[in-house]
Amino acid sequence: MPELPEVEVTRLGIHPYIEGRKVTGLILRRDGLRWPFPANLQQLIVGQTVVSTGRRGKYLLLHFSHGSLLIHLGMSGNLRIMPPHTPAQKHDHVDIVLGDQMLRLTDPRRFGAVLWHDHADGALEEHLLLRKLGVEPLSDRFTDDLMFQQTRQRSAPIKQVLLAGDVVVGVGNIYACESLFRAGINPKIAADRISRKRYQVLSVAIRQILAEAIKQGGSTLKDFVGADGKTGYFQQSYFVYDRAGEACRVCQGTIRHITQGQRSSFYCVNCQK
DNA sequence: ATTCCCTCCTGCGCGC
DNA sequence: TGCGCGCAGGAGGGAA
Repeated sequence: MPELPEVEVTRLGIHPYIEGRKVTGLILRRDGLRWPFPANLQQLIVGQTVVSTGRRGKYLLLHFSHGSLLIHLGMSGNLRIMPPHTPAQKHDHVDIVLGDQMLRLTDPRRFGAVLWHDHADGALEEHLLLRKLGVEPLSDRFTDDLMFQQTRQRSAPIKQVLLAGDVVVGVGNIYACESLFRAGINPKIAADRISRKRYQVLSVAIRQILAEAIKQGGSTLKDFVGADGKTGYFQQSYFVYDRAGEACRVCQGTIRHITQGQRSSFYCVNCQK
């Protein structure tokens, strides 16, 4: 599932139910997901108050006074608010109870993660998994100038540079394809052969696509739902993703599918040069 | 340094 | 209707 829009939709959905509330219980139904859960998670968060929520790239953050819980939804995860004691289904792995509300992590493929960063270990942004991340695409630091500077002597295809996440975070396969389409850029073009002017167009496209996707509740292909259990509907707005062989919604040409770095790319040969 | 390739895991859609 | 296969939103890590 989740790229930046889905994570942000999740954060916006859970935020009103958990901010300022005390964790009263924690249920772990397995030892971990991608990595083992923090060994002493009970002691770390039960009895503590969620000061605020945040997001860094595709990591969702629950800030406490003494540290932060990092939650990654992997490919198939979701977080929902529901009444405590709601019977657990097959892939419900973690429940964080906050009084009369409960935050439940569901993740069929178990590529997700729950990690702890203690304030005693230094700044959160220096966490091993966060420190190499690029800029936030919806922040003021994300500019055409930054994209241009960060792609000098970078001969990899622009699509793969977007996915790598070290220039800009949160743009996964779907939104990389859609952004490149909107910018009129062929995904195979080497990043260091794209002009500053085209990076201007691309940076605007990325911002617009992500913002629109958030507004529409994200994309639901199979399993993504927001905190309220509702599906997103940005997938109805796709111009190229998963539309191989179909007609381009702009020029009526045929959408092409290629593989780049073991990932599917979709683009229009006419519209994207 | 990059870049490729593999890996974690379940579920679904497709072709036979 | 059933079964096997390939593929899927992410991304760390090891090898080359």
